[in-house]
Amino acid sequence: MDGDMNIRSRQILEAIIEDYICTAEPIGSSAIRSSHGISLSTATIRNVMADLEEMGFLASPHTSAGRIPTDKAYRFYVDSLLAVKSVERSEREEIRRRCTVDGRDVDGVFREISHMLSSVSHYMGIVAAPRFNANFFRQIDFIRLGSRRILAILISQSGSVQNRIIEPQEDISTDMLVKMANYLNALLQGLTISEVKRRILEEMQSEKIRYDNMLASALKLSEQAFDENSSGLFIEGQANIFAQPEFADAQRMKELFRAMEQKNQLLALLDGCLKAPGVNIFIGSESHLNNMSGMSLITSTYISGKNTLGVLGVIGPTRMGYAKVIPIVDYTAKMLTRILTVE
Amino acid sequence: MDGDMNIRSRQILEAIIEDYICTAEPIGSSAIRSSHGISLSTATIRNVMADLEEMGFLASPHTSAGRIPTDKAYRFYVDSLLAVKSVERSEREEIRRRCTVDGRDVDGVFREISHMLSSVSHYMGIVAAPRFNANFFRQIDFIRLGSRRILAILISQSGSVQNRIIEPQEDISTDMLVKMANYLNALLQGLTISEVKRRILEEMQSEKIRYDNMLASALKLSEQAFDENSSGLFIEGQANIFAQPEFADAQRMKELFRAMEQKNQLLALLDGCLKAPGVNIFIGSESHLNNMSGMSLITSTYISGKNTLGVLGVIGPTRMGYAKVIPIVDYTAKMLTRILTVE
DNA sequence: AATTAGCACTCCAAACGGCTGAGTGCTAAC
DNA sequence: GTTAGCACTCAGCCGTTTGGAGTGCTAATT
Repeated sequence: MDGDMNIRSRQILEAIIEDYICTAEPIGSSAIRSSHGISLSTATIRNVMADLEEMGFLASPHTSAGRIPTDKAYRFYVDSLLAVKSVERSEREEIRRRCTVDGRDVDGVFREISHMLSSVSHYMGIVAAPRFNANFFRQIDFIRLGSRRILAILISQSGSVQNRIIEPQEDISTDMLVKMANYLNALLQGLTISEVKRRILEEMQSEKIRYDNMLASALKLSEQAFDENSSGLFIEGQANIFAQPEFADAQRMKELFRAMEQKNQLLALLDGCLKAPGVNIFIGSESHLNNMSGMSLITSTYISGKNTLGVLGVIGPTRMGYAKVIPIVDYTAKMLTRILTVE
Repeated sequence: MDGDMNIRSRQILEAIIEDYICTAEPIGSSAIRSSHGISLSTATIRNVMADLEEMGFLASPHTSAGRIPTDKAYRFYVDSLLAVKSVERSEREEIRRRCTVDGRDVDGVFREISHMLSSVSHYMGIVAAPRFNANFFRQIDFIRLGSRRILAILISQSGSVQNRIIEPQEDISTDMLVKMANYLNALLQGLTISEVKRRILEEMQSEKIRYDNMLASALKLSEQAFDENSSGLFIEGQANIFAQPEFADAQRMKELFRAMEQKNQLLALLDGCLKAPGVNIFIGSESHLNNMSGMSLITSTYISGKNTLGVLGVIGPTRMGYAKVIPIVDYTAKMLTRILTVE
């Protein structure tokens, strides 16, 4: 807590963290001296380590094991010690190569990038697709699938496509559907999706609607169509995480998978990142997610023009190669920003 | 092999399989006598077990353990011994409740059913969405996203929506795109998607096209748009499988997850099921999938009108509650058939 | 001839105990 | 302030023991 973090303490803390990131095993006083060029006796190092433990940066699994870094240590590390590397040439090429859109479908772009993040980082990749809500309305279409079943297709300015199956109370003819779509397309042009929702509600209140059956059902249909429901969260490379020694035990693994199934919680966290542009790092409990102790999350935002569209990142153990992964996430976000910005 | 499967042998084999399905532990001769009302001495049972082992129905992990059923035993069990239960009332209600389409998107329907299959069966749920290819063409739309980026939206008769981002060589105006779409919609009406592809190629050969730039680019665009790429395979409930004792060990788990990432192989297998309507069961190595030893797959086909649209099912350990899961899969397939059949 | 009781045998799994070595904290010397 | 020295701790490994579950074989029984 106090300013007693002299240079030597820092050096030693850094050495412990970096060794631990490599080996995943508790680090002892002698390991430090041999690996990094620190010319102090093991006794002195032990003294420093005891101080660091008291300050909450280190913990020991049991008396005769070495020390392992705490979340607080990682936090200090990324804030003060970390020298971020630049992305390696080969990785940069892979990222560039796999960040393409031609011939893919919209979801496919995000899924592929999530996949790529996982294989380049060797952890899990995560991409939150743009919130449909934050987008501008472009077009709505209705297609009659059956006597009382309609497919609504919604397209946003940025090209996200959503569809909804709607089962109205009574049958609506194809002609009528076309008219409805025309009416709505005119009405909603240029609004954001959240404005669209408000507008639909306003319009439904209005007097003239009450006397026009067609308009009323059009609005009702569209109201259902704009009901948000799909998550748009792509998590890939879960099998990667098996390679990490901390998950050799099946219990931990199970917890982690349960956590990944709670997509809503994750999504809420990522939504929070939208307001903080650039790279964000959540270490261990900082994410306030259940079953995510021992895991860290590195995110960055991607942008199109002036709009922050979404968030992507990497999930791995707190013992993560921050120096390598941070620039990967950063670079990928920039690439995605670039391919989403046309003209 | 030979017909030496008298009633007693069958009874004992059945007892072993059913006990093993419950406990996941090798079954000894005494366990059989106590559990099922078989009034024979353990010695006699041991003799029968030795015969069954010789015939390839049982295996013993080591001399002083009990016996476990082989794949062949499970196969015999489902073919000859199994008394399929009916679906429990509460389960039937859950299936019914979660098989709805109103308000969902098309993928959402299949994803939800996959999820439901996993939570009702306690294994993994799997749903292959209808192959776009096997569908009838309904409509194509082009939307200009940017100077050299177009969003193509394809809709099939059954309501599947696909989209593709296409980056053509040169810019195409919005007006032009509308014309192209009109031309293609007229040209391709009433064809299946696979016929569509052939038709596009034929048309591109034709003389008149060579002199009409617009038509030529329209065809080129649509050719790209109909390039199949999305898998449409929904696997849910992977965390469920952790509860199974055979996956307590992380190594097995890892293999299984690698297998699940090979979606193409799975998809090929499911495609094969399209030709065999109704319930299909693959036990252990019968699926011929890598890393799927020890796993079984129960599938059924779902239908709309006369067309077999797709396949759904449950993946679990070979030691699976077949008597319970088979009717669940069957019932779910029928429910999905029902909700896909409108009018 | 089929069934069963009896028995010797096998082998895994859990428990036990001793040993080792890595690592620590403390104290006294430098 | 730093370091050498030392006693102490404790997880992990290894070899041994023990117990029990289960088998296969043989001889007695029905």
